[in-house]
Amino acid sequence: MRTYCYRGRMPRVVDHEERRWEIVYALWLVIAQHGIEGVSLRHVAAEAGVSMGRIQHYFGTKEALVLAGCTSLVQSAYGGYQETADAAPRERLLHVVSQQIPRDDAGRMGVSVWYAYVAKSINDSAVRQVLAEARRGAEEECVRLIRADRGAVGDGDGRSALEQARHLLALADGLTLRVLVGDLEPAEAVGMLEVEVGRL
Amino acid sequence: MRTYCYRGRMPRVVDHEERRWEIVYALWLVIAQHGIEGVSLRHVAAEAGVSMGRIQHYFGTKEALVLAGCTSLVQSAYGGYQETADAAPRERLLHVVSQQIPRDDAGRMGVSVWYAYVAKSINDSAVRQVLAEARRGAEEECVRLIRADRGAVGDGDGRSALEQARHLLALADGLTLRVLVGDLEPAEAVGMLEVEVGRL
DNA sequence: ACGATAACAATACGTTCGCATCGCAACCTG
DNA sequence: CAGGTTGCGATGCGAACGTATTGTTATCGT
Repeated sequence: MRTYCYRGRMPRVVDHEERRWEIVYALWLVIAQHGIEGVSLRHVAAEAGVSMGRIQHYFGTKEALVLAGCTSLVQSAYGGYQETADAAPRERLLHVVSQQIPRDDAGRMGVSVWYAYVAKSINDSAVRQVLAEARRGAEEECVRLIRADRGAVGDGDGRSALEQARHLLALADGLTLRVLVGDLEPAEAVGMLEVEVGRL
Repeated sequence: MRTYCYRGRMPRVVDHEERRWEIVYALWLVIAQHGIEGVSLRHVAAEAGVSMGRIQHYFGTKEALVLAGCTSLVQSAYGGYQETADAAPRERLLHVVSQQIPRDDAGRMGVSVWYAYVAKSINDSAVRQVLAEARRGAEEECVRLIRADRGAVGDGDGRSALEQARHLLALADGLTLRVLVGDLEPAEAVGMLEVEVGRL
């Protein structure tokens, strides 16, 4: 049984989280299909099958909506990583660096949206902060996983764990781009990452 | 002395190429400062210090202007590469992969615009074609340079020249992104690329 | 039953957009 | 100088935009 802070009067109750998520998902679809320049409250509302008023009610302004879409994207990626908690370090590492390679349409959409935000981050400091924090987190996690793997198997090839982590992540980013543009097959990209992880 | 195709009548003569380039440069500035969503004929016209009518006269439509900005960007990069024609293969290779790392404000602008187009290429097939062709050209050139370098020094480390080229280019893309977002120093990125090129 | 309030939907408003059009000035040829 | 042509600035239009505001409905303590 939930308790409400305001005593006495209780208004209509809905699942706010669910509502927000529906809107954010529609936002992602619009970004993936028409790019960030194609985002408008009307478009998103139509895609979600809701009214503009609802979006305004939950996010206030368009800028806030777009930013919320960014943080949601980061968190959903992090959620996917946490599901690998009971795997070996090397497996988890491979997941971190190859998770973003688009394998199906859903993954394709995710990466499209991701790169839309990357481009936006150049001129939008709020988005930039979110992405920078996510990247820092991924790098630190990679360093941890590489160290854990070294402890289990042996030491590295002379480079520091940080250098190796940066190398892997940068390579993954570049390969993702290639797959996204369409002149590299997902399997090839994943294969190259497997080789690189295997070399540790 | 120039000759004109239409005989008899000669209209007012201006340097079309120069005019087009002024407008394209202003377009780049707008993209770098406000992103591609911030591009409008009025904005670009104001940045270039010309009228909207002029832009329409030279490019017709906004979409054509944006696409022209993309091809110009590719060609300017290619022009920069051609200036290294009389350098050693290894030097040229390093130039190809590290040229895009932003070192100063001008480079920063170039890369910002580049990534804006990359994001746009996801939903714009015309831009995608231009970028895909550029990337294919870069890859082929890298393969050539790697083979030339092998011929001069010895053979590779077991991977094919194509694999090595892809690895280098993907790594460069990823590192560029990191520098652009701001959590990696240009010198560090270039250093990593030098190490990687040196390993060939 | 009632009144207060959250959760919206609907609408209205002012701005900005891309683009079409018009008109004039610059320019060359005859 | 007359006539024709290009270059392009100025203006206007309809559509689409983000946001503020207003109106309606559902819900629950009293």
